[in-house]
Amino acid sequence: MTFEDPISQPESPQVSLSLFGHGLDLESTLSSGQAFSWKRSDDGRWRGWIDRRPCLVWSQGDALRVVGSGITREVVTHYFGLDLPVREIFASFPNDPWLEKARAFAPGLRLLRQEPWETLCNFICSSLKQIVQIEQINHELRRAFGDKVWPGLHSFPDASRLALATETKLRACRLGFRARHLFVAARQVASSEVSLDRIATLPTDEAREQLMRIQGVGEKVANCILLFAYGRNEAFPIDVWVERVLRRLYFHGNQRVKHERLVSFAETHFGPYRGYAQQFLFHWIRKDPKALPPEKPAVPRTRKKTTTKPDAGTPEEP
DNA sequence: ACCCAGGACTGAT
DNA sequence: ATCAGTCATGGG
Repeated sequence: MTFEDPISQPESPQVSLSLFGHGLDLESTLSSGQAFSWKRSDDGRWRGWIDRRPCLVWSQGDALRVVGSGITREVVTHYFGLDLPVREIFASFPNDPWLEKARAFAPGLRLLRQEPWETLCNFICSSLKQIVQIEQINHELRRAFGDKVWPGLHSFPDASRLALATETKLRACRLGFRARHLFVAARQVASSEVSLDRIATLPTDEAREQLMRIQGVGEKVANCILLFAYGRNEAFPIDVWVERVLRRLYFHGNQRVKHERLVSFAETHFGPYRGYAQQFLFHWIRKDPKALPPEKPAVPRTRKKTTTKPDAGTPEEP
């Protein structure tokens, strides 16, 4: 960071919030696949954006410190969910040894409430991409279409800006087949065919319906947006990793268990804050190489008339 | 070379 | 209603 950096200007507001009783950990929170534009600098501080404001974030003792133009306590509190009753949330979790292991792996992992439009774009771009590639795409979109706030610091382009782009220029940002989706989505949002502001006022099921009218947004992506932008902790996105961990740990690896069964299992098993549980499981299964126990050897199919009774969803013992 | 990645969409049964 | 094929691109 140099002295010219707008983030470190003396007049940039600084806020310091107590994390007592909350326990937020920036490392696991910002690298858990919900946000894609945070970068950690050498001194352990994080550069990124909160509600379209560039800022610098770090933790110091029991305090969370943020510096950036236009930053207020309210904005930071909302973004990091410091107003949420985390103790109550965790108390609502089921007595589940796997979820306990996942929580123990990253106790300070917290859900963010990010800006809906950028979150929508990030997850339209997420399909069949690895997290590092989504970060790369986010960076390319900023550099190609955003406003230059400072050299090397570009805002994320709003919907009307992307709606004026061309699909070819979007493809240059390594978007592949997602370029068309993002282009159509930008026009749908810019024209208010779908209102991201109105979605915030709707019940979760109706909000999900509206989101799924957007090109490139299916059930999974819609749930990610509900969970990571709109703070709907009951949204439970099931990607390939979560599908894997649910099937392996709660259905004995039974490949015949259908996706819809996993959906309804998650709804009833993990409680009203199941989206939170989902993020612990996702982060754990991806980052801990020995998270999953070895698969049992495949049992050869007997030629018995299998009255296939799928497992009732009782967790295996870890 | 091969398989996989925080899937969605289309068209055929 | 379910189901396979297809869609680009880069990491390991």
